[in-house]
Amino acid sequence: MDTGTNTEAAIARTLKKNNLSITESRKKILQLFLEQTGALAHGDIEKKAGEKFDRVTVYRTLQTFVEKGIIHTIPTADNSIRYALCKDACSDGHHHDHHVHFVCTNCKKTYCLDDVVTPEIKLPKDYTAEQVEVVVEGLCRDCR
Amino acid sequence: MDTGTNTEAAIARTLKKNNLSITESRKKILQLFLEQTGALAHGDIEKKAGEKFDRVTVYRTLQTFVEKGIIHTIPTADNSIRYALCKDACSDGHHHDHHVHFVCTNCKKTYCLDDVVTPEIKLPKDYTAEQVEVVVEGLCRDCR
DNA sequence: TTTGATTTTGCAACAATGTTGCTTTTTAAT
DNA sequence: ATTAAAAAGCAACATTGTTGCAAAATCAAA
Repeated sequence: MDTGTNTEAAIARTLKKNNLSITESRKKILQLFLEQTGALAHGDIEKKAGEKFDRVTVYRTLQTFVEKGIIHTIPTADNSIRYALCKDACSDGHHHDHHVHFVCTNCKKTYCLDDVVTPEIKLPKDYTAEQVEVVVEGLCRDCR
Repeated sequence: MDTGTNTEAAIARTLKKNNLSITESRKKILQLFLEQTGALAHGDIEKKAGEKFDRVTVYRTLQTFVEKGIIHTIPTADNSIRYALCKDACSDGHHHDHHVHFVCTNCKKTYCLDDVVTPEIKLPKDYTAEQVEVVVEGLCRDCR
């Protein structure tokens, strides 16, 4: 049994499912996410895959993946967008990532806590909530 | 009674309280925040005050204000840090902005909901929470 | 399997954003 | 008024993100 082949098959399936043609850069970048526990910033991806692909390609691939609901963005206080894989429930343009994100203040890794659901927030009368983003900062498993 | 003078006095007091010398750029930028309901992105500040000050001065002033706890940053999903005034409880380096932030999906304004406290989040055992950031997206007062 | 339309990539040029070192100016205390 | 310390301005640079277009890869058809 060849794990490499299986992963590659899963990647191809994901791309097909989203009506995306199967290209080297998409395969490579999607694989980076699958190999990864935490989330990835654009810079990380550029470093890891960047020798092989143009910067522009990385930007466009990430954009495409977000649009298709394959990955989602995670807001952070510093100026670096982070991306993480979506669960299957996500689809074109509409994300259902109602989970909490965790950023380690020590190692700076970002995690999706898929089992921790974002709470209801009581807003002042005049505001309507569409989506709630929760980012918790602290120490992760490995850092304490 | 001259409101302008009073505001200016309040600004000077804030700067003094934080051991900052009173300069034109600091006064101007602090005034922008006081005049403002919502939060300001760096770009906004540069546009509003930028004709008078160097870009670098704006960067350094914002950085100083954050360090002193006069303003705090607000995480967003797009790549633009936003800044808003801190309540008095904030001090050097340590912020106590345990309130929810609101971003209007229509007008893109960002608000501090000072009265809405961030909830407790139950994390998996292995994680330690230090700070919880909540950003709610939706429609603000003016946009619905 | 080859062909051909369509999509994606890479390149180049550019725009915007953020950073650093150094000189001049401003501030505030004497 | 003098002066040491702090901040602003300037220039140059680094990083990050965007756009248009030509070349290459993908995929569906014959």
